[in-house]
Amino acid sequence: MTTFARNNHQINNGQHKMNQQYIQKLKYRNIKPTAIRLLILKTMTESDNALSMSDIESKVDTLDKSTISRTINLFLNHKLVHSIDDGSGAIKYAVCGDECSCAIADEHIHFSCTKCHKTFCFKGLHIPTVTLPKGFIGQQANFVLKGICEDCSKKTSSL
Amino acid sequence: MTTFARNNHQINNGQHKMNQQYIQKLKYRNIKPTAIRLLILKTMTESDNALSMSDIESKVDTLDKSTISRTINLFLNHKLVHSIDDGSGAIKYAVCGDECSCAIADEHIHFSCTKCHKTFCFKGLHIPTVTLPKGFIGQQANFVLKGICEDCSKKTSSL
DNA sequence: ATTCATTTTGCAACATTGTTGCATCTGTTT
DNA sequence: AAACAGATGCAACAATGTTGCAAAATGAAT
Repeated sequence: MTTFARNNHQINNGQHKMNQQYIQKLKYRNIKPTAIRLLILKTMTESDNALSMSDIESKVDTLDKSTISRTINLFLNHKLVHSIDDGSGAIKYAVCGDECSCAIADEHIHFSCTKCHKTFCFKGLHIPTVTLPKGFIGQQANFVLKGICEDCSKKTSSL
Repeated sequence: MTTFARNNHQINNGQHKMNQQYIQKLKYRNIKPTAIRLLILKTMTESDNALSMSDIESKVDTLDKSTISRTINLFLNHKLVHSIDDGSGAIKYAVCGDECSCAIADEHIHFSCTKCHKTFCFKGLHIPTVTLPKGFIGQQANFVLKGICEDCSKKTSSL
């Protein structure tokens, strides 16, 4: 028995248990779990780095970019994913932890590699607390370090 | 006696002494001081917040956007200005201090107001030092706090 | 000043990213 | 099945920024 969505975005029984976690994650954020949303969430979860909309478009090339755009925005509004502006011109997105409510206290530092152009979440590294000038009220933070990532520094040093 | 550039980007003698500082600043960064470059540098210097290319286009509406684009990129390459990605979709630019070489140690925190959408340099607030995971090499940083700026928090609290 | 080579600027066309209107499809409820 | 709300795809659009090319400006040499 197989479930089909338009354009054959299928989810078969063999993967059913694996998808269960994604269904739960969507439900937890009050998002109706459609086949396409599961596919996008799965794609993002399985990537070791943050993905732009066009990254997702490449990885799941049956999907229209407008669908991806609307899905990502839905995920953002429901705080299922967070966005990272790494200066590449394309905003990247990564899945939030279950506890995340996207306040500064929840946020972490991101790292953008200038060689491979991948952007990573450093979930262990929280945004440092900053004392703002009087009158300014901080609500969110985008802290992106740029440099050479682990993989690329290995490749460079072995030359 | 008056100097003319195309489209009447004029610099008259009355402003000569004021422009002298901008000419110096351009020369210091090895940029040939043309009338248009002075105009753009002056516009950016006189603004209390960072400007996007289209902000500059509005403020100096005789200039073509391609000229602004090339000028900003020239300024960036010569480290006369730095860029700030505040997530608005348009990158913003602000003039560097004379000592700045745009390394992490020189960089400061930026603040982007979610009400008026202005982005400010907090030149006194340096980027906090972060211990990166092994293998990662930090070279540059973009740390933007978002929230309510001084002016907007006054307006809000008086309601 | 005139000429010449180089650089700068403007225009138009383009690339990229992302969004929106609208029609169609899907799934659910009656 | 009929009707409805919501999800998706297509195409057209908007915004940002870049590039090729020609015209204009600049600076140097005559």
